[in-house]
Amino acid sequence: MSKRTPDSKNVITVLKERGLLSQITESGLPEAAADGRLYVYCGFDATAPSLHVGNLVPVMALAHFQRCGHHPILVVGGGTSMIGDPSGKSVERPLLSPEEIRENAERIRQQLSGYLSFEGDNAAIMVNNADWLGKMTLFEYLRDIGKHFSVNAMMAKDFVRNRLEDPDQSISYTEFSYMIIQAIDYLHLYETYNCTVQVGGHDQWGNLISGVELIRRKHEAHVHALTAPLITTASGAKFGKSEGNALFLNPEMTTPYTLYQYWINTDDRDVGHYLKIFTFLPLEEIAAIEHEQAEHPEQRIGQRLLAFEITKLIHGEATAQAVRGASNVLFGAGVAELTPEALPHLASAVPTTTVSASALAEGLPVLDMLVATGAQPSKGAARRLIQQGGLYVNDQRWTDAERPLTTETELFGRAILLRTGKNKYHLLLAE
RNA sequence: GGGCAGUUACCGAAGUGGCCAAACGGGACUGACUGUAAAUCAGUUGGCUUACGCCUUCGGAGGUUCGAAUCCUCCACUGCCCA
Repeated sequence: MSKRTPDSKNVITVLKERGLLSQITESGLPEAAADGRLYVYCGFDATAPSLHVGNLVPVMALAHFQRCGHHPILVVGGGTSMIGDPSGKSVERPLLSPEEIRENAERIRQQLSGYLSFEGDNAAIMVNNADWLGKMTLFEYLRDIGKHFSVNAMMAKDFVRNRLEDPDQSISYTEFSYMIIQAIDYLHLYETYNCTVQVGGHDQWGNLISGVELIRRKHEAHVHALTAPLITTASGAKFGKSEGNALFLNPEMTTPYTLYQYWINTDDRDVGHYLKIFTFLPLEEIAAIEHEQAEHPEQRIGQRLLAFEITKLIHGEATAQAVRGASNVLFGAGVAELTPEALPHLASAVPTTTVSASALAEGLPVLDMLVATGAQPSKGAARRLIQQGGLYVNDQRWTDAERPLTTETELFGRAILLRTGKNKYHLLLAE
C-alpha cells in the first residue's frame, strides 16, 4: 500500500535525527508511519500579518512528513485566533477584530502555500478552521464537545495553574476555553480526513493532547501528537529576533537582506543544529560542513550555507543570490571593490534611500540623513552614534556630526554607503 | 453592585511635594578585543540643541500649590476578596 521506496526512512527517525522531535505520544506513531500513508496536520495562528522564522520549524516537520510520503494538512487559524491561544502567555491577551483576523488569515494562507507541494498523490491540503468553528452552535459545543472535558483536568494544565497561582493574574473564560477550541480542529480533521497526527511547537503540547483525548473519548480512537522543539540560541538571546523584532517571512516586514544577515551571524555552536532543522541538506553533508567549520571557524562556511539556504527557501534562489552578492561586497573587500555594475544589486538588497542630486551637491546634514534612512530613530540618537564612533561613510569612520554629506563623499557620482555600528548598512542614491 | 490593591520609560521595578528626564536590574545600542562569532571590559539608552538650556513624559481629565510621578476629585483599565 505504501508507494515509498524500500530504502526510504521512517519519518519519525528522520525528525529525530534532525533535531525536529521534542515530545511524542506513546501511541505507536513510528509503526503507523511505517505501515502507510498518514494525514498530518499543523495549525498556524492568524494573530499576526505574517509568519516568522519560528513558524518554519513545524513547517519543516510537515515537509519531512510529505517527503516520506504522507499527506500534510495546513490549518490556518482563522477561527482559533478569534479566541487567542493562552499557552505560555502569562497575561491575558486582547482580542483581535474579526476583520484583522480575516486579513491575517489570508496572508498566512498565501505564505504557507510556498513550502509544501500541492500536487501529486500526497498533495498538501490547506484549510481554514474558521470554516467549521464558525458554524458550530453553542449547544453543539456544550453538549457534543464540552461534555468530554473535565474542568478538573483543564485546571491542572500548567499555564492555567500559573495564572491561578499568581495573585496578580487571572484567566478569562475565553482563554480557558482555547484548548477545547483547538481540540475541535483535530476532531474535525480526524472525522473529515482520517487525520491521525498533529504537529506543533513544544508550547502546544497541552493543546495537542486535548485533541488526542477528545478523539479518544468520542471515537475510542488512538491518534498521535508530536511537538517540535523550541529553538534556542547558544548565547541565550531570543531565537529569531533581530534588534528586538521578530524575523518575518514577509519581505516587506523583514527584508531578505536582514534575514540573510541574521543567519550569517549565527553562533558557531548553533550552526550544525540549525542546518539540520532549517535545510534539507543530507546529514552526511552537514557533518562534513561542521567538521570544516571546526577547522576554520573564521570562514563561517556553515553560516554562509545556512543563510543562503534559508533565504532561498523563503524568498527563492534569485533573491538569495542577490542578497549573498551584496553581503559579500559589504563584508568582503568593502567599498574599495564596489563596482558601478554591482551598485543596482546592492541597492536591491540593502535598505536604500534616494536623494536628489542637487540637494546632495549643496550638502546633506548627516544627522537628518541618518534619521531619514531609518538608520537611527532620532537626531539625538544619531549624534550619540557619531560621538561614540559608530558611523562609517564609505567605510571611513565619520566623526563630525556637523559636517554635511556632499558630492565629495559619493561613489561613482551617485552613491553613499552609510554603515552604523559593526554591520548595518544603508545606501543613499542620488538621482 | 460593594471593599481593597494597583497602572512609572522597551520590559521588570524604585520613587509618596522641590535635589526627577526619574534609582536599580534586564534588554538594546556603541566602542575595545575579534572571525560580520562567543566571552570579557568600558560607555550610551525621552525629544530638540555645538552648548547654556528648552520642551514633552510617570493610565486619562480636571483641581490644590510658588512648585506635582508624588496631595485631592472624577473617569478608564487590571487584579484580589465579598455579594
